[in-house]
Amino acid sequence: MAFPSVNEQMELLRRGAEQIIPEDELVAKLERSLKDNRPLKIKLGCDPSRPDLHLGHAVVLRKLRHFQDLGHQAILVVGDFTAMIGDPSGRNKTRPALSIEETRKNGKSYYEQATKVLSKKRLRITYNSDWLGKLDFADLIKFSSYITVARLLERDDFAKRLQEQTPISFHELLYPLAQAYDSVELEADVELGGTDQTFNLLMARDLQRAFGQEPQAILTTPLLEGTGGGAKMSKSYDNYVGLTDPPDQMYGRVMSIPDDLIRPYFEYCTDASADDLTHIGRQLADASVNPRDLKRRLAREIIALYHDQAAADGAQEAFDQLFVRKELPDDIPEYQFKGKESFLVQVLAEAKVTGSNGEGRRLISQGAVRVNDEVISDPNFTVQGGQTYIIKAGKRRFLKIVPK
RNA sequence: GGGGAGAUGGCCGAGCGGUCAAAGGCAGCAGACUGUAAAUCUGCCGACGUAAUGUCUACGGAGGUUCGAAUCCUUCUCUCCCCA
Repeated sequence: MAFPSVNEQMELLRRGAEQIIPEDELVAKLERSLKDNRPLKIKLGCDPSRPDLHLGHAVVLRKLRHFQDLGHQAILVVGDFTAMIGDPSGRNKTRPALSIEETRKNGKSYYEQATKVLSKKRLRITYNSDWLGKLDFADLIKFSSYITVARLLERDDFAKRLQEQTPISFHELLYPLAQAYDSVELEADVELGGTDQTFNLLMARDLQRAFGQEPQAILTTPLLEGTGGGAKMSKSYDNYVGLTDPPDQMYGRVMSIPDDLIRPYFEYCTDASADDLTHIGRQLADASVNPRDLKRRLAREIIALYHDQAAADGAQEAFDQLFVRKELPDDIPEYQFKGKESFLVQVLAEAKVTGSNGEGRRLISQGAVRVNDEVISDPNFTVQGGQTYIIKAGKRRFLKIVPK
């Protein structure tokens, strides 16, 4: 396949990239690849201990996809070796070490999700246990002699943890080395990663040089803020939009982002062109368009990317029904009530609508609970057997109580 | 090897013998408002309980002192700092 010109390539690659280090080396690599008609090897590491991908992961995956589209070879490195050892960082909770079967299983699931973004063409999957598992202690000592401790401690988060006197265990220092060795093994031309990976990516350059290889260029992508704003998107903060989330959920999650995030989300999560982005930026700045409408468009575009256009339209309709017109959703979970009579708060807790009776009581006292469209204020409201009730608790929790 | 400091609710972080289910912040939930599940304001935010000056569970683990302990003592586990 013929590669586009280097300028065209760079234009696409710069979009949504935080940093390219060093840019001239990447250009040189692209030029050489064009001249020799040889695709570059683009490496992206992934952590199989958390197999649920979200929009945050998609930012860098999309960048990898760009390289694929330009004709380069994508290499996904599943970090199963480190996952098998288990990373006990974070003090009290020891992350369980994964078995080889689990890592393979997660790797597979990762692949399935990632190919929602990536093309299956020009995609290679590797598992780093294939080579890291074969190294022995002597090898490790040898590799580590190429890296100085001062160099390792330069890393932001190590420096910070040192400063804050939080623990750093020794093996954490080894991880960058392991990741760097992946690049040596693969002879990567370019490695992608989030900005939090910058240090590891740079480390690989050092190690490649030590092994007599041309160092990889690195391209980092920003960390996408989660739906609440502020913190990065992460499953543990529950502020993420999963790539496999159902359309309705995606729509709602995207609609809940703060206005400030509309523009970045367009930039990092959709195919909006540079012109589109400027236009959107202007609309947001001069208030000529209700930001809500931009957000609606954003949500639809994202859903269309991971599902399809029909799903996007459907999700919007369901959202409007629920939150704009405040009507009941089409499918309300049912709970079969078999007793004679019971406190509503208990039924809600049993049906897992609330986490405890106390929570239900709190909701009622806050006027958040409707029974058959009537706000109730009595925390002792009882449901009778043999009757059907439609319960609305807060804005988005519904329950239909039916007799058994 | 020696000396010192520390471990608190989902997270950060105060408390240092009773009035502590534990300040404050973040996150979460709800109501109002709205342009949406934005922003803002207000309220809630361990469980049980109609409620209570009620019961239970909880301030790293295990014991102990005390009428009473997150707070004092012993010991264990883990972490950090200084010296060697």
